[in-house]
Amino acid sequence: MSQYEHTCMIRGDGGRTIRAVLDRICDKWTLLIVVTLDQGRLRFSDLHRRIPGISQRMLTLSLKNLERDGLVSRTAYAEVPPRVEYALTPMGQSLIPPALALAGWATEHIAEIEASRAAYAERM
Amino acid sequence: MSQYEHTCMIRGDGGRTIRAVLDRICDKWTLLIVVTLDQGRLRFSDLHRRIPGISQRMLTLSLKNLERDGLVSRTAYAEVPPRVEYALTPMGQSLIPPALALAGWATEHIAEIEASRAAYAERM
DNA sequence: CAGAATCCGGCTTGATACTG
DNA sequence: CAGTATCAAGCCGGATTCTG
Repeated sequence: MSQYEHTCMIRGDGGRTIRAVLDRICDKWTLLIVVTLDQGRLRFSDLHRRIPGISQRMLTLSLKNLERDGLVSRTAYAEVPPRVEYALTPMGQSLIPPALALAGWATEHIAEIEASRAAYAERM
Repeated sequence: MSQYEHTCMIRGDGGRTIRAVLDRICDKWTLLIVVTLDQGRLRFSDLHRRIPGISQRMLTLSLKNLERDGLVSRTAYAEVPPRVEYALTPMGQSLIPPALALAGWATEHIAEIEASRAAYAERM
């Protein structure tokens, strides 16, 4: 069967648990924001700069969802101009190792995937 | 800085690599299909049964994309009624550990996330 | 059994403009 | 600076029907 015995536990509910979390962190930006915040406490504009391509709107929404889910903490300072800092909560930090595992796999296999894609397109 | 030194490598391109792979495996069903196929070689109808909630259409499309990307192999037998089996390629199998890491995190923290969500909704 | 084809509603996302 | 508000587009995904 599986080469990883605890798989059955994860599939025990027919994938509902993994689907529930996938629905939360597997949108377009969330996981990338979490990995970026592993660099430490960052301001809104810092995040915006470090994540190329994300819109203000999406950064706002994603951060709000992450805060609601308890993965990110938001700290607003009563200053002018306003300053808001975001940081990973302990639970958010616990997501870093699996997230990096996936990211590591990504960097290792992206070329092979692209090659497979190209070969597939060639055959058409 | 980061507690995981190789993070900088992953973020080196501004997250473009991780985004490229996220775009591929982080749709609604792909990762779940991969994890399910870790059980071994499965027929189309088997997959359909083992993944509750997925439509025929989405299973077909996801499998086609996985095959194109070189993560899944498809074997059709010339029989009536037709039989088609799907299995992970070596690259597909290499995705299992990171995928399970994420799935494991999911099962461990889903309750805490739900609690945080509930508390958040309460405050509103 | 294992799909392919079609239709279509809705959610996600992006662009833009505005504000405390 | 750190958002909010509004709008429109596009893609995702579900339901259904049909086929070799």
